Amino acid sequence: MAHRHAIDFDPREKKYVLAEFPYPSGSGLHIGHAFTFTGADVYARFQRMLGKNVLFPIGWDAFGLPTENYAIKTGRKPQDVTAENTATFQAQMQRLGLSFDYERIVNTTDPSYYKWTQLIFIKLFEKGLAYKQEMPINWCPSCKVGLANEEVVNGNCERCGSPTTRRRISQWVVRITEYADRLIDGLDQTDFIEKVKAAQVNWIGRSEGARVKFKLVGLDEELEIFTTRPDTLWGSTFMVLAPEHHLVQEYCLNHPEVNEYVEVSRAKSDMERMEISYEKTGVYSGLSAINPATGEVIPVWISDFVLLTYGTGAIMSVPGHDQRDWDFATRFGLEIRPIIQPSSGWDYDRAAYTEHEGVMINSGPINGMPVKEAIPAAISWLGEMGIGEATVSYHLRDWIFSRQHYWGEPIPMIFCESCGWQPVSEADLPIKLPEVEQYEPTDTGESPLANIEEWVDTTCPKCGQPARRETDTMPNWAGSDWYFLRFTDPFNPNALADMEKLSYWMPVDVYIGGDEHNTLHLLYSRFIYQFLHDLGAVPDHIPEPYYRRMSHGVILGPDNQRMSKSHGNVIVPDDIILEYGTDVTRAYIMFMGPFDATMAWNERALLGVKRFLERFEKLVDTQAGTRQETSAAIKTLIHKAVDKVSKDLPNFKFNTAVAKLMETLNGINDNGGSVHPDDLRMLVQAIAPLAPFFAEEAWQKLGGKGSVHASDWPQVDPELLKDDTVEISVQVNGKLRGTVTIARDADQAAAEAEARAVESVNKYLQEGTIRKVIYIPAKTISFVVK
RNA sequence: GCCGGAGUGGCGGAAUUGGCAGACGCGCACGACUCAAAAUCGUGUACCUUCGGGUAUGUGGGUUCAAUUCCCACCUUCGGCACCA
Repeated sequence: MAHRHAIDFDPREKKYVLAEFPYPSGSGLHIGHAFTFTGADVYARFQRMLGKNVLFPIGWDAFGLPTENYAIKTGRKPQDVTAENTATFQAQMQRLGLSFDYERIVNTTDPSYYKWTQLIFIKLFEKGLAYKQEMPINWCPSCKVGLANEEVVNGNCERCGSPTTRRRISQWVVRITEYADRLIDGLDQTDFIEKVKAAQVNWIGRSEGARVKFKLVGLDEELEIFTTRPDTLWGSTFMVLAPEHHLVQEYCLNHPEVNEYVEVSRAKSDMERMEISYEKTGVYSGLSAINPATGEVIPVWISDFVLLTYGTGAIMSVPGHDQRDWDFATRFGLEIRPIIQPSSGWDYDRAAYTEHEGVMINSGPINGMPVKEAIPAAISWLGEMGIGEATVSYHLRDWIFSRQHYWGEPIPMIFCESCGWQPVSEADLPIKLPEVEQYEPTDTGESPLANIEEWVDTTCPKCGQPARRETDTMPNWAGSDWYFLRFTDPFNPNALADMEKLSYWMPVDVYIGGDEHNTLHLLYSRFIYQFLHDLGAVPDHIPEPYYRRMSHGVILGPDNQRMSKSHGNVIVPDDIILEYGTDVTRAYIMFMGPFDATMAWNERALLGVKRFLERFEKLVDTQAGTRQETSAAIKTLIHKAVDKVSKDLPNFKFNTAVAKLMETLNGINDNGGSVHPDDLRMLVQAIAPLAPFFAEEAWQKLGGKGSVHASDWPQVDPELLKDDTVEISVQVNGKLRGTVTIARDADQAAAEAEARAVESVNKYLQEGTIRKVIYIPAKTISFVVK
C-alpha cells in the first residue's frame, strides 16, 4: 500500500491535513478514534492522488491524569506505560490502514519535545504574560489538583466528576485576556464553520460599556464599576460589591453580620452557588456612595451574585432596568426607579424593563432621548464630567497554568529569596522530570516533585545563591498548544521548527477535531500561535495556525446511547476489523451518515457494505481476464461516479460518495456487467481512499501499474457526463402531470410539442387556455392554464 | 435567558444559485435456488383512494408557474454559554 509521504519543499502544492492527536489511553483505540481518523485518512489519500504533497502526521498527547493514576495504582513508571500504550495505538492505526506520516511522530512527554513547551513558557514570562499569583482556584478534592474554569463543568471536576471547592493557592497564570480581541478578530482570517466561530466569540464574551467612578461617603476612596448601560445611571438606587472586594476587606469586616456573610460565601463551592442561583442573598455593607448623576446618597450592599472576577467586582444597581437588580431590590426593599418610558405601559411591580426601546425620563442631560442614542450620549457626558469612560470587558479569564501533578511538563522557573522568580536559562532546557517513588499528589496541594530535595534545590540563574525550583507542572493543554508546528520539523534540536519549513507547510489546511475542543484547545493553541507570531518565531505572513476546521461526529452504541462500559454497548474497532476486515469497517463508518453527525452503530447496515464490496470484488474477478469493449452506458456511469466522488471527498461527504459507488455498481450489473479492465480501474481508483486494501488488490488484478494509491486520480471526460436526452417534468398549474424525454438541447417549441402530446398532460391543457409557458431546459416545462 | 445547529418513510439518511421528494443502505413482503435453513440472486415497498386522482419534508402563514430549499411567526430537539452587570 505504497503512498507518497510528505516531502519538505516539494514543488507540488502542499496540503497539511491534521486530525487532533490522541491521548494514548490504556484501553486502546476506540471507535470514535477510528471514525475520525478514517475520515481524515480518506481525505488525505484523495489529496495525494490529486497530486498534492500531503502532510498527514500523528503523534501522542501523552501527559495526563489517567496514566498518572495508573502509575499510582500499579507503581509502574508513567514513561513505561506511555511507551506501551503508544505502541498499541500505532499498531491499531496501521491495522485500520491509516496512512499517517509515521516517521514524523511526536510525543509531548519526550524531553526533546517538551524542551520547547518549556521555552514557550519562559518567553511568556519574559513578555510579562505569565505571572504568579495567590488566587482562589477551583480545587478538585479527589484529584487533588487545581482546575482552570474551563475544566469545571457545572461545578464538577471535568475528569472525575467530583464537586469542586475553592482554595487559595499560589498559581502560575497566563494572560490570555491580553489577546482577547485578536482571538476574535483573527477568526475572520479562518474558514471555521459558524458554530466554532460562535462558540469562541461567545466564550471570550466581549461586551462594550463604560467604567464609572462613584464617591464614597466619608472615605477618601472611589468605587469604580463596569456597566453596559451607562444610560441608566440616573436610575441607580444602590450599589453591590462582591464579597471578596477589597473595600469589603478593608472597611466592612468589623460588622459581625458582614463578616459572617463573607465567610459563608467564601466557603461556598461553585456547585452551591449554582443551586441557589436566583435566590438572592446579601447584606448591607455599612457604606454609602454618591450617585454622580443625581447627587443622591445611595447604600452599598454586598452580595455573591456579583463576581470579583468580572468587570471591577462591583456594580451600580438599576433595579428598574436590570432583572437581577430588580430581584435584589425586591428582596431587600430597595427603591426601584424607572428612568425609561417604554412605548407601551410597563408594570414595574412584576419585572424590570430591560429592552433597548423607549425614551429616557428623569435623566438630566440625556432626558428625552431614545435608549439607543442615550447610551453613547451618556458615555460622552461621563467623559466631560471626568467620572467615567468607554471600556470593554470580557468573560474570558486569565489562564491558570499550574497543576499539582507529576505527569506533566515541569514549569521551568526558579525562586530565589533575593531575586524572586527567575526563568531557567535556555541552555539548561529541558528541565527533565526526575524519577520519583511516589506519584501521589500531596494533600498540601504540592506536586510530588516537592518531595525530591536534590531536584528542588538549585541555584539562582541570576545571582547564583541557593534557590528552589517550581514543583508544579503544566496543564495538559501546554503540549498540544503548538504540536502542529513540530510536525513540520519534528526532530529539530535548534528550534521548535525551522522557519523555512514552517513557511512551506503552515497553515494547517484542514483541522479535524471534536466540538469539545472548540473553546479549550482550539482557543489556547490559537493564542499561543499568535504569541509566537508576535515573537517572530513563526512566519510573519501566516497570522492564524488553522485555515479550515472540521467537526467530526459521534458514534453512539446500537442502543442509541453514548458508548460506555457501564452500558455494555461499546463497539471495539479491533473486533469489527477482525470479523469484517479493514475495508468493510472503513467503508461502513464512512457510509453511516454525514461526517459531523451523531449516529448509532448498526451491524445490519454494516452487512450491506460488506455485500457491496463482495459484489465489487466479484465484478473485478469476472472482468479481469476479459478485453470486451465497455458499453457507452456503463462508461457514462463510471465517469459520473468518479465525478461525484471527486466532488464529495473534498467536502467530507463520504456517505454520499459511498452511496454513489454502490449505485454505480448496481447500474453496471443492470447493464450486463461487462466492463473493460481499463475502465473498471477508474472505479477502483475512486474507491481507493475508502477501501484501500481492497482497491490495491483489485488494481493489481486489473493490470494497474504500481500502487493504486500512488496513481493519479482519474480524469473525467466531460462529454460523457452529458446525456444526449433528458427526462423533464411537465407541470400544469404547478402540479406534476407527466414527464417527457427530449433532446438535452431541445428548444422551447420542441419541448412544448412533446409535452402537449402526452395524454395525461393534454387532458389538463384542454381545461382552459394557456396563458404562460415556462421552460427550464433539461429540468422542467410548466404550463399556466386559465 | 443568550448563541449556534437540526426536524424528511418502519430505521440511518439523499436531494439547496427554487424545477419529477425519498438516491444509497437497513428492515419488511413475495419469488428463485435448497429436503430444509442460512447465504446468495430477483421483484416490490411514503400514505390515502370510490383507481379519476388526492395528500405528504415539525406547525401556521407568505412569495412563486413551481418551495424540503426563500421570507415571517411559532413548536420540538441537540450542542455551547449562563447571576458576566
